Amino acid sequence: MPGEKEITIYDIARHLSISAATVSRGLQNNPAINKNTRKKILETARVLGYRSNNFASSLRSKKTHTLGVIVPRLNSYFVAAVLAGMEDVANKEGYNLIISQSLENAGKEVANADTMFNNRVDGLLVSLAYDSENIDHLQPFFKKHIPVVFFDRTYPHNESTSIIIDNFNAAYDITKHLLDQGCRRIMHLAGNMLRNVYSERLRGYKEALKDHNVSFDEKLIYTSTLNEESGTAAAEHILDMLPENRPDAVFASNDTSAVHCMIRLKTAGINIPGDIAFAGFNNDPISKVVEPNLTTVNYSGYHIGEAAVMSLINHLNGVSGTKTTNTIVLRSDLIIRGSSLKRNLCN
Amino acid sequence: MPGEKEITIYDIARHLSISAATVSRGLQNNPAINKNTRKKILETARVLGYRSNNFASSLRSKKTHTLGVIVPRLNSYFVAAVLAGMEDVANKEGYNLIISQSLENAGKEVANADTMFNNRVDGLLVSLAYDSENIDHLQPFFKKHIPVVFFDRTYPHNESTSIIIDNFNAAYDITKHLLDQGCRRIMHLAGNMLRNVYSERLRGYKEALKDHNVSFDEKLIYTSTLNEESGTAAAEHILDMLPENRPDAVFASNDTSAVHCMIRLKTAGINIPGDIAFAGFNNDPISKVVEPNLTTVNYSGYHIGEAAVMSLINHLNGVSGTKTTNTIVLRSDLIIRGSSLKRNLCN
DNA sequence: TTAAAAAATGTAACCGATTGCAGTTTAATT
DNA sequence: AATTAAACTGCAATCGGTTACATTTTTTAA
Repeated sequence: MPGEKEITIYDIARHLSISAATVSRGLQNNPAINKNTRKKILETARVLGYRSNNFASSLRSKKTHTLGVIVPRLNSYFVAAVLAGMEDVANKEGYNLIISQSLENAGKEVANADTMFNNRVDGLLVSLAYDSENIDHLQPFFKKHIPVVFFDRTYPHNESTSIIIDNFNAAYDITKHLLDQGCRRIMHLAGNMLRNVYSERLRGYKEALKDHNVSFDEKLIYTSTLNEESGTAAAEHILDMLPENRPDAVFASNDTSAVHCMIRLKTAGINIPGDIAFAGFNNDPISKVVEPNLTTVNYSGYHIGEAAVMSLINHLNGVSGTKTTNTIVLRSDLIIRGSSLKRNLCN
Repeated sequence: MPGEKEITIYDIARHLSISAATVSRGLQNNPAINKNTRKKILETARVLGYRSNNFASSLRSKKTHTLGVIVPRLNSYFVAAVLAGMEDVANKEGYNLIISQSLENAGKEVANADTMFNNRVDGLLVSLAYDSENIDHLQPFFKKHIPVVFFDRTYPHNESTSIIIDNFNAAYDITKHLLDQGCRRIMHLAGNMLRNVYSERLRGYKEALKDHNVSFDEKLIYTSTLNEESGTAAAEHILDMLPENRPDAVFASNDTSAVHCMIRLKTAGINIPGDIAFAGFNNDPISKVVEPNLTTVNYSGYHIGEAAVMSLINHLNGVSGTKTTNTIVLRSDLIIRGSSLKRNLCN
């Protein structure tokens, strides 16, 4: 009934008439072991079907070779790409990933962090929930010097590395693009200012306006959670405005809200980009489905994931320099599509 | 420099002048322990900040309280919902999840299964990759009697439970709906017949045709991987047909291919649903973005995830009846939207 | 009051790998 | 050939819970 017994290093040791200590060292590529002995150990391990017992190993070495990942949600192309990048690097380096989603909820994020802590992950990778006010829930990690890497949605912290894109410049560029199209009343669909990604995008937007001598109008900022409903609500808000007060462009902090705002406005007979030009952020698949296609900012989740895990593992291995690296900024590109082209409609 | 020392059951034992065995039993709610003693143990554990060491526990008890999950990909609303459901139940029952994506690649799925096996998960939850030909890679689990639950993309196996929806009937209904709209040449965008979900959908499609005396035409089956490119390619295929041979409806096995097929056809000036009606499967967010909105089949990933983990844990706990339960079928609904309404365009 | 049964707690051997330190071989040096 | 250094290998304690079995305490029954 029970499967065959598990093979341990003791079995290998017995087979070769050597000590378990030597087997253990041989398996970890310890340089103290004779090349020939190691070869025999590996061969015997293979033949016997040995597989290492992580628990025994973790118990003794106090290293779990497991990294925790907390993401706002999984159902996003960006996040899935990040995780793919993380998994590739982690696998290559012999680490495992425990993934959990906060569902954009600060409370759940706290619970997730607890779980990760109790599972004694060697390091933590976090992209903060929409409304997390602080990182008190990460204190246990900091106290025990368990490294934490933030990606995309970061939080200022001296001892942690952040992997981000230049949200300020990306927003600046996309706003500039709208200005170049002749737009002067650009509404911005903003997110929670607690999140760097949203505050930076707002900052880039403002700066671009300033540099083009367009005065900033508080009334053109619409703050929300940036989900489908918020996008629709933003559209209703626009429709409630007097026609002469309406924006001639909308720059949304993500594609979801942009797309659903567009859809509602189109239903109301508003022409896009004729009446109102649109731009989003993220290059989600829906941006290529909505009509007209949405101008947006593209950036590689895969590379962010790779960079995050690489940085974390380097830190764990004590690679010099990683303790001082505080921020890694990756590239992003403006993708111009029909939703923002007022000038060259032929494009 | 190092964080405070970890509290162990021995510390608790010392504090209360009792044995570690009693503490261990008290923490696991062992009925042999006096209620009062247990209360003291729990209180002391709380005060001292004790956290159980999973490794010591797993090493000795040979249970990891970890479930492995292999999904085709994470960037799907359906999968994310499944995982949310799984996480909720797992957390509630004191289990952890290790999640990995096969990226629809059989080879990666094998590697993922290996990792799960080496991590000694207590049970495995699998939704097969697009092109996995068999489940040889799960043999190690079967041999060791580690329970495996398939969800959505299943594989016939005596000792495993499957959580699915009734793909046959859902496809039957959606095809019937198209027939009711007056369509007679319904093209089907099919997936790999190795996957139950796709073969069942094809079967439902065929059965509906038969019941309505519409002869089946092999030429109206277009098999692909059902991704964006495949959808576009399917559209090209249709455009290459003589106008009189073209279908008057398309039923795609997923929304992604349906949407991108629609988009390409629209570009070519084909009217939807006027010239060609459309239906998809999954109720992905894009189905509500494309114009006209896509008729599709909705089903709850969350409930599938819940049911899958519940079934697995019941099995692990040896709850009677679970060993004989082989299949759990959950509800799905047809969602009718503009893409298929030839008759009542006013709706 | 005492024997027997039930309840509660303790003892100690595990689980399987890791590692500081000591011991043994082998190679290099004089 | 003797001495010393370098290269290997082994011993045994350790990580922190778990659990079969033994022992003690309490309760119940006679």
